[in-house]
Parts: sequence; structure tokens; C-alpha cells
Amino acid sequence: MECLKLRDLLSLRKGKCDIASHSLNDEVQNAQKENRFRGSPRTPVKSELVPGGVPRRKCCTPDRIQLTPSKPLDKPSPEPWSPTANLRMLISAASPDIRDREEKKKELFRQIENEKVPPAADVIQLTAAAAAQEGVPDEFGHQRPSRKQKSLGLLCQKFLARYPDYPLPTEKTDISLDEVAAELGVERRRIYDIVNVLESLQLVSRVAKNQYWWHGLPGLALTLGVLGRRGEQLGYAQQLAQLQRQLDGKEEEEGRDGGTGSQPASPNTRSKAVCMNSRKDKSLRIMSEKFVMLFLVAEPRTIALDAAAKILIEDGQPESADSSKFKTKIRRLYDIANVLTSLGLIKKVHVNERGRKPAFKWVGPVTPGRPDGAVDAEDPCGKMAQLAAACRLQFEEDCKGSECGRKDGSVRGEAAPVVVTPAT
DNA sequence: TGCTCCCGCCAACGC
DNA sequence: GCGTTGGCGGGAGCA
Repeated sequence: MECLKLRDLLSLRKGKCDIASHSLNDEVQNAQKENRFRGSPRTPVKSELVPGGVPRRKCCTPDRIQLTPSKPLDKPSPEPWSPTANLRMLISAASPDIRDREEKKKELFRQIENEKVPPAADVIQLTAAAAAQEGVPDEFGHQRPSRKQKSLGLLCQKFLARYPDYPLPTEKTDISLDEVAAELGVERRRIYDIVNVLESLQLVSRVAKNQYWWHGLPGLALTLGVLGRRGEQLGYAQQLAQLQRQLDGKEEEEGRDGGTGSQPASPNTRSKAVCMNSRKDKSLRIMSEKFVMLFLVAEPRTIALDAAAKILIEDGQPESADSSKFKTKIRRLYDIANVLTSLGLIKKVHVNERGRKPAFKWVGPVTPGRPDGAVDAEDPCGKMAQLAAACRLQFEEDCKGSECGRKDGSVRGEAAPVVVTPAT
């Protein structure tokens, strides 16, 4: 039943598959769209600020915004049984964690909307997390935001709060990096970090210098499907399992050689398609894609940070997996993880190996590309599996007859992936 | 003490 | 040459 409704959703966004495969893989087209801004150059968000400069969560098109300025999450949806509503309900029902997150999200929006005249720097404090932690007084007794209050995750939440989760297919929401940075009171550099990760999930796409389009969550299931399949084709599951075994057995050795002592994954498990050396290939967007791929193919869906870092380092530069590279990769993974956590796709956990080993657990929808539709141990009712089935159907429908459903599993703009052979 | 990750330098890139 | 983009690592906050 739910699946049929999701199929209806697809009819609204035909061609999304092309978009996904395009921006995931087609560097050439990315280059072509440089400075070719196809939409209206204005950023509607600015006009939606309350006098104090607090961004108000958008729920629809700019026109409708003026008519219905109240936030969408606190009011009944105008289309309570729309396909997207069904999907959201499924997601929400599937996990208490996700329900908690929704509540926190509502609280965040509530605070942002209710607070009056907050200077940009103070906006940082208007979050659920910030409410629990006061800023640190400086030498003048002023409250300066704590480290947590300035975190990328929190910044990402505020960023996300500006745009509707499920924009109408017809509406084009522009994002001006300069404006967003100014309104959130941060440097543009930080916005790049967020946008890059969002771009890896197709939640936004770059249309010109400083300009992005907001796509929102409707295409997320499709994107996860594509990433999941690519992850499988790249042999990430085998790499991960192999590395996990190595890490488990060589903890002591690892401590001596700076944390990169494990042998690189066998060349057989590395696809030529992912060899990366250029600046672009090392971008946060690519790294984020691969990080997500790891989650989508991993079983269980918990990945230690060091394991992910090793795979991502060795993916591109097997010969230079030194300690500094490892540390840098870890830093970047933290950046990515913060954004993914804000999106509610992963959550931080610790695996019990010699105290607390940082790891992240996938709490988002199960990848639709996964054939098993595996039921989480924490999902005994199988609601996640239900969502997985819905997502899988959506994914397959979207890809039917389109290039991203090529038999070899490759996607448009990308060479057919090399068949990988797991190392013995 | 080690984990976490903010911050901003500066180089690659594109026009 | 200049503005944009974003890799990178120092170092400080935090548990």
C-alpha cells in the first residue's frame, strides 16, 4: 500500500534519476554548468527573515511563504496522506531515535522562530543543544558561544532549517552562499563544508558561482540507492570486512606505526573507477559519498572512524597512507559526520575496543539498492525494512528505462565499474 | 590525555 | 589577475 503511494511520488519527479546520476558522476557536466545559472538569481530566503535576522524555516515557495508564514512542522500537512507524508511517517515510525530527532528539530525551529532580535552570533545559541549548554563568558563578561555552539552540526541544522524538507517539484529554491553565510553569521568557508556534504546526497546542486539549488529530501532515497549500488560495485563491503578483521587483530601493531599500520586493501578490491589524485577527487563531496556508501553496504551498519579513514585513504593514495594523511582524513570525516548527523542519517556511537573507539551508526533509511532489505536488530517490527522496501520500489521505478538502471550497474557519465574481486 | 573539530591559511581552479 | 572553492593541518576545547 505504502509502496503504491511512493510510486505516485515518483511520477511527480520524473527525471530525478538523471539528476542523481548526473551530479554524482558527471564531472564534465558540472564543469559546463559553471556560471550558467539556470534559475532566478534571487535568494528568496532573505525576504523571509524576521526583523531580527533569524531565518524562518521555509515550507513552500516564496509566494506561499508570505501567505503561510508559520512553520510547517507544527501544523498538519496540507496533504496528510501524500506519498512524501507516507515516507516521513514510515521513517518516523521506524525508529524512536528518528522520532526524537523530529522532536528536537521541532524544538529547534520553535526556538528560532520565537526568539526576538538575536544578533547573528547569538543565533548560534538558539538550538536544542545550545539550550543545554551555556556560552563561555569572555573577559568582558559577555557570553561567547562555546565550541559546541559553533559546531558544524549545529550550523548545518540552522542551514537545513531555512529550507523545506519536501519542496514542491515545481518550486526552485535558490541558495546564495554569501547570503546564507552572512545570515548565519559564519564564514563562507563553513557553508562550503555543509553544502559539499549536502551535494553528495543530492539535497542541493550547484548551479553557478555562489549559487545552489535546494532539492530537499524527496530524492534522498533514490540517491541512497545509487550510492548503495556503487558501494557494492566498488567492493566496499569486502574491504570493510577485511579491514575490520585486520583492525581487530592488529590493534597493538597499529598503535606502534601511527595508526596506519594495517595493510592496504588488496588492489583487487580497489576499483580503477575510484582512483583519485586530483584536488577534485579528494573533495569533501566525494569523500562524503564514499563515507555514505560504506554505511550502505556495511553489515552491521556501524563503522569505526579509523576503518572508514583507512579505506578512503587507500582508495585514492595507497602509497601515502601515512600518519598525517590519516589524521587529516579523520578530521574531514568528523566534518562529514557532523553534517550527516544533523540530517539524522547517522549517529555517533562507541565500539568497545580498548575504551572508546569512535564510530558512527547508520540510522537513516536502509539503502534501496540492498537486495536483502535487511531488518535491523533494533527494528524488530521491521518498519525499517518496510521503508527499505518502499525506497527500493521507488528506486527501481525511478531507474526503470533510465540510464541509471543500466545492467552493469553503472550510472550515466561514469564508466562501467570494474568488477572487483574480493581479496582472499 | 586523547578525542573532537573550529578556524583560517593558502593553493588550485575557473573565468 | 582576481574571485571562488576547498584541501589541509595547527591547535584549542572538551570529556
